[in-house]
Amino acid sequence: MNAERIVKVAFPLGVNKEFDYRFQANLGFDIGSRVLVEFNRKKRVGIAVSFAEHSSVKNIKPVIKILDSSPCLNEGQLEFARRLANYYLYSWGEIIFMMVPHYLRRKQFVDIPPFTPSGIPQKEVIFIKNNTFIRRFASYRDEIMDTLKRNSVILCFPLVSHLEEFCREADKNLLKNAVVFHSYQSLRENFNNWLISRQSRKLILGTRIALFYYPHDLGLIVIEGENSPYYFQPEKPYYHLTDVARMLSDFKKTKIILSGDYPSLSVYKKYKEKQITLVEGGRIDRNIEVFDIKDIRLKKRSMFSPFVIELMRKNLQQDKKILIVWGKKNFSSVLRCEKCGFCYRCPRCTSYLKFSLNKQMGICSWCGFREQIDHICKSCGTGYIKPLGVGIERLENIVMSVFPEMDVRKIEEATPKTRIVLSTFKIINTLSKLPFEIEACYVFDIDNLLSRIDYESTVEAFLYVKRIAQLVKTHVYIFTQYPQHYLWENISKNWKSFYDAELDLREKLQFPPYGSMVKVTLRSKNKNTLIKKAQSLYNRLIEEDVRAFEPMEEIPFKLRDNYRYSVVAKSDNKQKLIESVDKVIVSYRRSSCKLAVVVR
DNA sequence: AGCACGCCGACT
DNA sequence: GTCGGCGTGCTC
Repeated sequence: MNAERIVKVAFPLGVNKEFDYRFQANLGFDIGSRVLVEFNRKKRVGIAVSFAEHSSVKNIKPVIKILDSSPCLNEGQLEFARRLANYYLYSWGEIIFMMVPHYLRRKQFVDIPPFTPSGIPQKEVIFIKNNTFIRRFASYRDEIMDTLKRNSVILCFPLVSHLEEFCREADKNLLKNAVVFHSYQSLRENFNNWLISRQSRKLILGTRIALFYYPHDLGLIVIEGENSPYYFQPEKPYYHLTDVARMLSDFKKTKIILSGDYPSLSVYKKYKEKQITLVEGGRIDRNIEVFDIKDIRLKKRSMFSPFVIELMRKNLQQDKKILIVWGKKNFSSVLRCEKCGFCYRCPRCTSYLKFSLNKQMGICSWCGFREQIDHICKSCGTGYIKPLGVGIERLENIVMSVFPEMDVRKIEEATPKTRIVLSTFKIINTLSKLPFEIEACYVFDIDNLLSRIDYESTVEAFLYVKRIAQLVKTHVYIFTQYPQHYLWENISKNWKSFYDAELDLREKLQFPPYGSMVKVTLRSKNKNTLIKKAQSLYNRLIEEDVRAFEPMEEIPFKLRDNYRYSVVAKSDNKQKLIESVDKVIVSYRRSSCKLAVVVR
């Protein structure tokens, strides 16, 4: 006769709850192992999170099978998952399953080698600041090699392309013990790499997901390009990798190296509070000149005033190249009928269709919807369709007509003969240098960024201009209608003066990194119920004494047939804010409106 | 989360 | 009549 015990099992469910199952006490398995159980009339894979002797539940089902030879997560990892779940208002089970390869959701037994003991790491946070990735890497390479003698290291990159670039360039000695994680690999490859990562002293390379596969003997976390927007996970569960890395470093007491050309504002604040050490490398200053559009009589329609053309001709002398940066993709922003005024719109979103010249189609930049566009209006059947607004494809045509003797091309099509290179903002998303030298850069639409109602937009504009400046040899010319903006006052000074100004402003307005905010977004196909739900959510938050802003329409208001409203809550007590919001949203989780929460 | 059940309005 | 949207409850 064998006594029965109870095991609590977590599933990747939208509800933050564990479920009890019984098992024979002589059945040997540990917390963190996968178990096969019946759940809701189906066999499912869950992960054992704790044991108990008794349960208050009536009809307890038995564990059908233990699926791992040894736990796939240790107690520490389960505890860390719980912290993340509490912080991001997400279910424990969901985070637990994020920390395990997707392959292990299959109902199959797997032989997993047990954990091996590890060295004891030291806790510290440093920020390495230098213009280029090569120089930054050079300053933390030894630290990685040294740590690998005793512990594993995680090195994260913002994009898969950065990771691939690194794997191509890095020396064989370093890559010998490396394991790669990113979301484009196959289930099997991901799982095999995870098995290898469980051996001691590995270098784990990856995008943001790699941190969730952290090994038991983690000794150092390196976040390359720390301020990259790609470290923000733009879907459930919304998280920022730097926040997760800092929580992990607090939890595991591991050293963390943040690295980048500039720190994020929250890192800079921590540096000012002496919580982070700054290691600053050499920097090169380019000449950044800011022109007032009014002074040089530049109108939106005619960027190429005689003044600008003269400036360009000067930079184009002696076979030199110039770069024109333009934020809008495609050919036009709107397709409008000359006769009836009808504009082509996306049927799924509240947006206008942009016209793509090479695809010869109208496309929605939000959902990717495409539509064949005839010359004649589909609404009135008689008027001609006229494209309005200047996208980069149209700009190319305009520049070619201004400089007919020059070779003008978009950056992806540029050749050594190209004299005028055009690019969208994505030009700054590369680790390495451009394949050719650029004399000067012209930035015409920075105002789109500066006039955006978003507390991040000034920092984005700053980084954008500074990164552009890295790419060119001598000059950056900025054309703006806000020349008095505090960004321009500081753009050519030491970077810290801009960061200080920005921090002051954020403190006055109590925006992050001062105070915390939680954004709750509701979405539904039904506009009327959504408005009511959003208003009642706001009212409930106010009742709970949470400082919140009235519901605001998301941009675009309708995305893929779903209308979206969001309510932003602010507080200087993060813990209390999260608790209050959690309390309020419980009753909204199960309703016709879908709910998403961003904690920052 | 996913699924079943039950309620109500609007259509062949 | 009955089809289907959606609110509610439940899963050990």
